[in-house]
Amino acid sequence: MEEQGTSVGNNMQGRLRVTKEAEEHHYDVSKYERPSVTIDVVMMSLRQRDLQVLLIKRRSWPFEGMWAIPGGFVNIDESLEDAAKRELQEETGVQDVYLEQLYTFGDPGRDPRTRVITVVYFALLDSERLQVSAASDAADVGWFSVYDLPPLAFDHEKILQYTLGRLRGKLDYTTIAFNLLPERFTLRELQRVYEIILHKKMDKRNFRKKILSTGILEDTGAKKMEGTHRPARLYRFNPAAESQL
Amino acid sequence: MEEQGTSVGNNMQGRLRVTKEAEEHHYDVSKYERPSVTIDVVMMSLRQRDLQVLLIKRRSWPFEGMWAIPGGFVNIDESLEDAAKRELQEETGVQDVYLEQLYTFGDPGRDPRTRVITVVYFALLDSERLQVSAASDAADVGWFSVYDLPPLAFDHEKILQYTLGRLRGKLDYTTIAFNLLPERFTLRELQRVYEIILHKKMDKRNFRKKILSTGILEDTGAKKMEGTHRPARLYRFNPAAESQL
DNA sequence: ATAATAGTGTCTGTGAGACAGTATTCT
DNA sequence: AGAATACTGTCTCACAGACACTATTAT
Repeated sequence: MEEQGTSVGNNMQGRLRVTKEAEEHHYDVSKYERPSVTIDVVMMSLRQRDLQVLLIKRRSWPFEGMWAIPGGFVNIDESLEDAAKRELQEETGVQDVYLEQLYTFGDPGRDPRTRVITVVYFALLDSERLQVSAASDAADVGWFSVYDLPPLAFDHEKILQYTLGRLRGKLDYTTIAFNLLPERFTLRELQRVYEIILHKKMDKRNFRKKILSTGILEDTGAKKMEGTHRPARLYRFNPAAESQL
Repeated sequence: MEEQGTSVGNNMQGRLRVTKEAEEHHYDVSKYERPSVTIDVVMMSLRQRDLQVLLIKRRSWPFEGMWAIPGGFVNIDESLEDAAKRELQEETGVQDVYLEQLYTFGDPGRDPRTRVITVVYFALLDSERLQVSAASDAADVGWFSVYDLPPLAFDHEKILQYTLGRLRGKLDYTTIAFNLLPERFTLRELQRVYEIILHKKMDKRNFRKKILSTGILEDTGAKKMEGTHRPARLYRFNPAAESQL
């Protein structure tokens, strides 16, 4: 997908698409000046024990050289979610990840080029799959801590703050956190997800008690041995036991 | 605002709006076929001890004769929220009400005329102010129980279900319910709001205990006398005591 | 007196949070 | 033996939910 902000094409007026039915009914859709619609996808993952977001460095006006949330135009025949999936696929090579519509930002003036309304999605990627996939490690793509962001283009700072708020809000009444972990994980790793996102330490015993009491975890029987200490049990998320923590 | 679906204008191609800056940078925004953007506003209120939504009867193709959520195009220089406020004002004459962006629906094919992406807002109106305002009681505008809806145009049935879900979800961790009541109200009236929205009976003593313990209510000193029974205290919502129930 | 709704208190179970010591592995 | 992290149980307090009777007004 074309990066949002790349200079595009020639000066031909975009043809409006009107269905046969609409023509038959003499329905005309082209009266109004119409805003552009894009989707942006906030992709977050846990990296280096930090909550990080994927950003793209802008190569042209406006906000040249600043970092931005990846996004692009919505194709005329494509659902919003499909557009978001396409963007996700193009940037990370990953499919089938958690994807949720976040909010639609559309203030006039948020983009100096023209009126752009952007439907923002946010995606959670588990670090393991991310490593496998072709990490486009070009100089103009990078992962940044949400707690230490570079200067951002457009209203993208606001969008990221909004995303973080949503993520935190959903953390304790949904199972959203599991999307940041690989299939098998230890309880300590899960706790770390919560601690990083909520940005606070939690009590180990209370955390384990609470999670285990819900029954959403399944003991895989396997253990994770690393380092010079007692190995930890590996659990698996059990979607069948649909509990809301 | 033009009702969504009213046949509009002539066949002139909509002029794109490009800023001076964009022209200077040779930025062209007109390459893509672009979807139309509308806003829809789900307006809900308590009427006759029921949760009702304002709908508009369509007078033309498509879905002629069916009921639809009021909405219209977003003007090129107007924020999404301003467009929603304008729609609200036009339909109910009411201003300064609770208004929240809900979700953006944009599946191709949801509107048979052309690709339409609609940003849906929802508004909560208190019944008292609503009576004062010019209730456009035309035959093609009506209030319907969300629990007994007529056949709806487009994907509006889905949108209303989504709205109801959001309202219910927010009920017990926000103060959203107060927006459906006039400034002064009795505890029983507040309880009725919860009961109607959650569609279940609640225990009077527990409800009062819970609400009063939060401190978000202020006793006005006044009482509401009606009927042949003990009068009820009138309370006021105290936003200062920002509690999340 | 009757009808109608407002208003009030106790008990019990559950879950959240505070809190410290033992277990297992590797070197 | 020491280092490092995994793992476990109890107490207290607050809140949710079940539950029934008295208070006040108008007719």
